[in-house]
Amino acid sequence: MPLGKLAVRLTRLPCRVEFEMEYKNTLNLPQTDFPMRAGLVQREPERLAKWYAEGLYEQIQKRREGAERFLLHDGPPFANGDVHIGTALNKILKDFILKYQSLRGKQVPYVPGWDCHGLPIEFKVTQKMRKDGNTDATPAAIRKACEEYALGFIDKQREQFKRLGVLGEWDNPYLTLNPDYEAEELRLFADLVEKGFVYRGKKPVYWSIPCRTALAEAEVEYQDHISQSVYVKFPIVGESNMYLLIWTTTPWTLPANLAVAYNSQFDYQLIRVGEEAFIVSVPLLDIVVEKCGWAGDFEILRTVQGDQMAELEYHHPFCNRTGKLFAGDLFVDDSAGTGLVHIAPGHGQDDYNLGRNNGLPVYSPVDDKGCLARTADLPDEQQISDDLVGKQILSKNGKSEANEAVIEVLKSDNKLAFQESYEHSYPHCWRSKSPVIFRAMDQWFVNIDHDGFRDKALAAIDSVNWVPGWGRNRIEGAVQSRPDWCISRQRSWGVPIPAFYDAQGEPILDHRIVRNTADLVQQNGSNIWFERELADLWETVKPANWDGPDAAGKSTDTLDVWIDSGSSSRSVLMQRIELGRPNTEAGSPDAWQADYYLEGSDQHRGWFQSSLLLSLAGNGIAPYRNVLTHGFMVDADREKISKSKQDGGYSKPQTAEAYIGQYGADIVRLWVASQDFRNDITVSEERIKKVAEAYRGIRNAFRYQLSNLYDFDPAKHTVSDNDLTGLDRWILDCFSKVDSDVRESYEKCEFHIVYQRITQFVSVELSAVYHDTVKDRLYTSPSNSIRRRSTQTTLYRLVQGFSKMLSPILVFTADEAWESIPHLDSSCVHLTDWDPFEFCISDNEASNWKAMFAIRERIMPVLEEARRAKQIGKGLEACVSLSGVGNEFQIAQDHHEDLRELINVSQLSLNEGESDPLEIAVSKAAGEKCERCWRWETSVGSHNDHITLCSRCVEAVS
RNA sequence: GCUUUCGUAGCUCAGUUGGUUAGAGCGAUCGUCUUAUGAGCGAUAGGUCGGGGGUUCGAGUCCCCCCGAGAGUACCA
Repeated sequence: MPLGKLAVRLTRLPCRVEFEMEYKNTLNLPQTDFPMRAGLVQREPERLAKWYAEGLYEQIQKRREGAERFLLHDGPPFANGDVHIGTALNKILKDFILKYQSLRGKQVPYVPGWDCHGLPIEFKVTQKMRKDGNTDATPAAIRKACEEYALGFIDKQREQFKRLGVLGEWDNPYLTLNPDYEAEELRLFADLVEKGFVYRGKKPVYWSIPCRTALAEAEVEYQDHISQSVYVKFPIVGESNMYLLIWTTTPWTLPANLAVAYNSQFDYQLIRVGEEAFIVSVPLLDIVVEKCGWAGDFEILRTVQGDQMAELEYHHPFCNRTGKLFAGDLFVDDSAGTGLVHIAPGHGQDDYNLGRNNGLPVYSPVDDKGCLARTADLPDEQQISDDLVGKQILSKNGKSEANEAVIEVLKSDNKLAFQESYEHSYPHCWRSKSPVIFRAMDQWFVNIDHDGFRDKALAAIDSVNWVPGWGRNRIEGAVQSRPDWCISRQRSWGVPIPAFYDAQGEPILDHRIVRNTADLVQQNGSNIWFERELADLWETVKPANWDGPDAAGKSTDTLDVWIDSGSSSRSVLMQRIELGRPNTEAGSPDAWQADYYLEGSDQHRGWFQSSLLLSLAGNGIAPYRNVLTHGFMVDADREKISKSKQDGGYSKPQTAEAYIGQYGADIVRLWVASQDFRNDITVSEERIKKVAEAYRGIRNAFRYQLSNLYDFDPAKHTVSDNDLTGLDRWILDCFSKVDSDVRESYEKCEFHIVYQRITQFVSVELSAVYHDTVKDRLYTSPSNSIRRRSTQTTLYRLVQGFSKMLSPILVFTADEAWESIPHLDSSCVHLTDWDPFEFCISDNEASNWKAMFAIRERIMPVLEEARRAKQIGKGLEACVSLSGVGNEFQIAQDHHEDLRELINVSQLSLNEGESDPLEIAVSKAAGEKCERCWRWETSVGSHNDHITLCSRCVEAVS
């Protein structure tokens, strides 16, 4: 270092700090109020309050008046309990779609709904009533309490849903308990009655003993259950000590036994064991013999062909009657048991079918309480003896009174050949979680095969777009195999079935009566049915020219809740004008059919199906065009939890509130977006934390962009596309590709792709390349230089596009960012239009950048090497030398300054040489570090007024 | 039991009609900067594509079997 310069610097040393500060003030350092820390938990509610004060949802609707409508119909959650995290997932996914479609220009109304009737609520309410000693409440009183209960939870859930950032008609939702809703539901029911779908029949249905009601398929869930498996001796008529050996896992159904089924394709054998002889199927002989302990102690007497079995008759093991054998090839198999199947037509579907085909009565000697009883179906003397009457079927502490009693009777008469515990999955009541029983009783049914309805339903399924595709198989399978729909419930909290009974006890169900009742309900609510006296009610709803029998009693049954929610297309979509499509033919499917239904995959047997069947029966068409399905919330370490439960255990929070309260809605929303919802969604601390980190990345990008726009006024400073610097043009081109990719993913509802695309763009192209590179010109170039304004023009466009594309997901943060963008017309990102982001560079320009990035790729490791060797620290201390020939060298030469900037070094020297590919060398940069811009320049020290600055900075500060 | 979906780095996802040595981001680790600083930049490690067969010149991709997870469902007599 020349002595002179050193002297100068030394003399200035005491003042150096002062000068640095001074020069620092000449930089255009970033400024913004947009905080790095989000404080979502605290600040989201503030923004929410503002939105509702300003009526944001209404403003959004107003802006889109006359636009094409996009209709997503909300599936109603139960008005019971806090919002579960899975329910929140569902609402958030819906909101992604709603916000996206709205932003893209459609009018997107959203009417949330609640399912208000049904067992879940009545169960809770009556439970509380019992606790309070109120055991004989009238149906009307129970209903009042249920309504209060439901409305209370609707208020609670409404706030929890709003907190998620979901916008909609929260003040005017649809409730299945609204009189208008109930009335339309009854009118739909009247259509079904008129068209001949509804009949009363006696057949086995699921029966919940604790809930004392019939259940639908969608109301049972499978759980493991231990049953008593018994092998029973049925004495053969006309023989002594000769028995059929039958197997059952439900001994309590033996009193209902009316027949035995065999498989005509099997061979059976008569075997002798001591003084007794048994008929057992050949394929199962070995197992039976072993279980009964007869091994080595029996002899085969003869073989009986299956088709000879029909000639046999047997004595019921403990009732005074006989039964016959029938072929049941469809269901008698050789996988377990004895090959001889005990048949109780009142307690099983196959049994029922076999009984009906052979003229057996539907005998179900069980009362509503779940106790064994005598019925009018058989003469008293043929039924169970007194010691069995009143025995409870439902097991307590693993023991069923009825099973025990039956087994005891069998034992005492030496009719029990073998007994063991048998673990299998068994249907349970979804409310009481106790095993259901099959029990035949009089119920109302919808005939699924009426007038080819099942085939029509299958055809309708085919006309709908199911996403993911396997949803089609699911619902097809469900519809194909479903039995008739049992729609009556012996409960109070529901829409009444407007049926009467005549003096003989015969039911009266007439579509005119149903419609009259609907009108009555519309005016008074459905409580009227329970409150009014029979005579009064009958006079009110009886058709004018009624010539049938008069009513002697009214039905107290209510409709299955799946009829409630399933008729929402009729009660909501076809009624609400804001949910219709104007300019379409009134009443045509186009006028009301929903674009989307979106629910969890369990709804294939639930709401998707009930909605389809009811809409099809009533309106002749499916209620939806697209059906989206999401998986369930699963616990990532479910196994770990159950394991750790053994040592103390802990439980994961289940409510949405727990997560929102800890992370804020935007993080939860981003987490929902981050995973492919068509599979199950993993809830784990680790996962949410990762998402929170990604959020910080996005937020920082916002902050960087916003903080460099503080002095930018687009009206004055915008640089035209052609005058933008190459790097600006490059990032805008990148962004337009991101924009179109993201739009495509939103269209396909692939939000996890949106997430991946955006977060990866943020960390690679934006943060590591563009933001990092452009820092120098933003900070050090003269504030009004075209170079700086070019980049600000670019940032200004990026930040707007970025806010928009994120706004369906990060509803709060995107709006917060939007507010910080200077000079905008619109005050809220949700009140903007997302038009495609148009920017395209030529192929030539693109390929130049591609080449420069390729060169950069190769320079990086060399720089890193120099850094490791302590030759340089930051990149600006380096001089990179490239030498070579050819196209690559030519591009480097043509874009010398762009390339230097891109690799973020102070100097880039290019030397024509022989080497191809380029030869790369790194050395310490020449000159000295400029105090202002930190670049190493040979011009530093040559300006007397600013001895520590480079030429560019001298110019910038003067 | 039957039907069905799923199984790619620690995490979340890509992986086109089968086609080089299976990719990305994040995280982790190490380094670097101190003009985005509870930030930024760089580098490194990480996979027998659940396992095993088969078809093929070639399989993460197609076929079969098995294992594991989820869901649906049954008449388990």
